[in-house]
Amino acid sequence: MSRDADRLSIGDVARVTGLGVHALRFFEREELFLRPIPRTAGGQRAYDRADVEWLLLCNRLRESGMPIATLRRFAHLVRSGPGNEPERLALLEEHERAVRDRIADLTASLEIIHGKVVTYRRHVQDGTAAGVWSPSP
Amino acid sequence: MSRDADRLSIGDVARVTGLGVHALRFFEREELFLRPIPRTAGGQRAYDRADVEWLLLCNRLRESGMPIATLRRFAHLVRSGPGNEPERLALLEEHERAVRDRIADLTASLEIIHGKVVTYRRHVQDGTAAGVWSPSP
DNA sequence: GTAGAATCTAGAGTGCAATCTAGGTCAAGC
DNA sequence: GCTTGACCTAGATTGCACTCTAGATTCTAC
Repeated sequence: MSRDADRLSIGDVARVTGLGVHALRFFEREELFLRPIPRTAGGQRAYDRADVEWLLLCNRLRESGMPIATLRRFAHLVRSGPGNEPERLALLEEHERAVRDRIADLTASLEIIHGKVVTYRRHVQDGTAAGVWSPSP
Repeated sequence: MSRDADRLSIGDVARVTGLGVHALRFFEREELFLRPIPRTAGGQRAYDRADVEWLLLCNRLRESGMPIATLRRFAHLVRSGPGNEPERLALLEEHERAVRDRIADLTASLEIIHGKVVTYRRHVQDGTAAGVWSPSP
């Protein structure tokens, strides 16, 4: 498509968001958009820049572990217009907390794993092998 | 069980690893242990401390995103005894890289999310509402 | 105007990682 | 001895998030 700079086909949107046409249709069924996506005369989806911006935010939220159900709740809040900002804020704060917790967990695991790597590295370089993996906490 | 300090029932192991008896049987089917878990006369699993230590490491690897298939490869390497330390090292180094990448991604997303939170917080406090969610990248 | 690519819908299938079910057996305390 | 709870196997089911299929329609480029 891309005849009109602000009328993007599903393929265009897939390309710029990295989401895949199947995923985009799925997102629509799941009510994750901020509006009903309008259609061309022939029935094909016509997205605009704002849809893409929203999808990019969705990508961030999804990649950082927000479940579809929560994203849908957020989309519904935004869709229903001004007045529920405290709820949106609470939802985002909750997610921010979850992401921070996840990073902390990963960092803790990373230390353990890095410790194992260091040990193996030393033993591989030494040609020493026995007991390397012995599971010491 | 816990009659013998080093002969733990599946329930005991579930309690100390947080893994659930179903998951422990599943792990065994998936060959994630370092040995065939021995059985009592009556056919019940008898774990020992080393199994638990291994499971705790498995938990760290799983929680940090290692797929079951990779964990199985690692378990197989460890099972097959000394001699393949370079392979184990490579596997762990690869995983360490993956975890660092994941942390970096999460940190990047966190910044976006935190930005949204700050914006919403300001607007909620101001009583300002319009345009808050406007998806600006 | 026509070929070939892209899109449409509804619904089925996939992959991962458990988690649960049914129909039993085993073990610990009274 | 008997009850009660823990445990056994094999296999079915779940939940999440896509991902693909089939068969029809639309759009773009020549």
